[in-house]
Amino acid sequence: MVVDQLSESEVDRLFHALADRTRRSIVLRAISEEHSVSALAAHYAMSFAAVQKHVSVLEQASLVTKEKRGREQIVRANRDAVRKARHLLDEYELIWRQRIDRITEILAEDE
Amino acid sequence: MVVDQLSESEVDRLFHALADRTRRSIVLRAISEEHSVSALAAHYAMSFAAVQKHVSVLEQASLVTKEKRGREQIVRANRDAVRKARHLLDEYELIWRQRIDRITEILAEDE
DNA sequence: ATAATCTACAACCAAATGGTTGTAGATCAG
DNA sequence: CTGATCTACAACCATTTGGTTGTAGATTAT
Repeated sequence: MVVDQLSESEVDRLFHALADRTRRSIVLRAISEEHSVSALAAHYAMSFAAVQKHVSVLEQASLVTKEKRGREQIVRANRDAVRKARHLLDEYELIWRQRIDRITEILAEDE
Repeated sequence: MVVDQLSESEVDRLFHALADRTRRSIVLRAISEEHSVSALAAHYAMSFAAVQKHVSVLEQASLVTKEKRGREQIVRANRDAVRKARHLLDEYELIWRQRIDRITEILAEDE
């Protein structure tokens, strides 16, 4: 599985984008359905510009895409980015299993 | 599955901790085997104090635990925290599937 | 044509982040 | 005992972050 191939900086951006509750909330909304930026902004107790910045952070992390439609900018979540983040965490689990295997092996040799 | 139950702040800390390549690297090392803080620090081109801070961030995110052994502080990765992070991302996938299902349903009604 | 809506973007600000150096307390080795 | 090692923690600094307000350009509705 030659998936991923994310640079360290991209991973930085990806997790950093997810490390804010407003942004996670935006991603969830964008997963469920399309929204314009101002439609999203309506849900939060902060300025439109602040939400705009959050969307921009998500966009640079590839978690979201924007597409102009008339005067609106439609925000869509990018399923692949979330998958990649998940896959990264899967690798951690893998390392763990390798460690367990290694230890098990050593214990077996002691028999 | 009544897993998770992480507060938003805990999720913030978790992803924020993962959003730094040095910290991710530390976690990977700690998964593979136990290290003292200074043993970890030896691998990075930054001061001991800087690494100490990174470990502290990881600790507050529950990604790592420290245990005093003599004059050393042994760092161990916490498998459960990584699992929780993964599980969070799984939920995003779930929302996506729900959306697909919803759309499929609507399309079926149109038949 | 005018007004309302949606967006972009700059300038600003306080707080957090990621690094540094320096000092001091425990613990271990010779 | 003395010196080396490991850690804790404070103080400091530059940059980034997450928010604000304000201005201006497009697009849409009346």
